[in-house]
Amino acid sequence: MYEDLDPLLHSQLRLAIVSMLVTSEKIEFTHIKEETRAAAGNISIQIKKLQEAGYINVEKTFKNNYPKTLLSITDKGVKAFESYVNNLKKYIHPE
Amino acid sequence: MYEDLDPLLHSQLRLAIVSMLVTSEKIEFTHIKEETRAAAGNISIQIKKLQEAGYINVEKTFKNNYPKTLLSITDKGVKAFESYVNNLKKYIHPE
DNA sequence: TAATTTGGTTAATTATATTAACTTGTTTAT
DNA sequence: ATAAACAAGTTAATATAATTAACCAAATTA
Repeated sequence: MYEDLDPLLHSQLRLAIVSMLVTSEKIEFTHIKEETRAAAGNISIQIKKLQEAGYINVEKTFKNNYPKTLLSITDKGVKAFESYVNNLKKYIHPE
Repeated sequence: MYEDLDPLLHSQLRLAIVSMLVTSEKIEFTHIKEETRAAAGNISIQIKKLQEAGYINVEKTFKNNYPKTLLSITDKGVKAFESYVNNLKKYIHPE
């Protein structure tokens, strides 16, 4: 059966962001920009959506006088990611 | 590196359709409707898109006097699916 | 023969994603 | 000191995609 895929995670950019976050404590906005090569505005919006859903935490600080945005994943985010991946497997039947 | 995911396949319904097709010769419209529980109109549109992209073949026949639409995947479709899955793996097990 | 069902399609609406323009503050060059 | 360029974003506008609602033609059932 094809389970529904969480629409919040079934988006290339948001999935990349969450994917990066599940394996590291904290990640900078800038780093995400480099890794994904996405436009800053796009990232900004997708971060807001993930935050509103309670999937990630957003922490605003400064580094060398420049603003710096740090992201981390929440428990809810980890769970959502795991269940997304589980459901997805039925679509890509990799066994 | 997060490779781009083919937007044609990165759609829950289209992915389900292609996923079903890669493992069977031919599938009926109706069967897809049952398996995905999606609305017929939605399926109709997504089929058209996959066909226009050359990912699937659409064959219209009759069964018990009723119209019947049969779908099958093309070589191009298989390749696109395989490369989609390959790229996707980097997103879902990021070690 | 009037409703209902099958198997869809098309048009209209809604939701999403992407880009373009803007903002605030910093650093560098003049 | 100030203008120009850069960093790190945000917001508003636009383009794209997905979903639903309405429709169609033919077949079946009441």
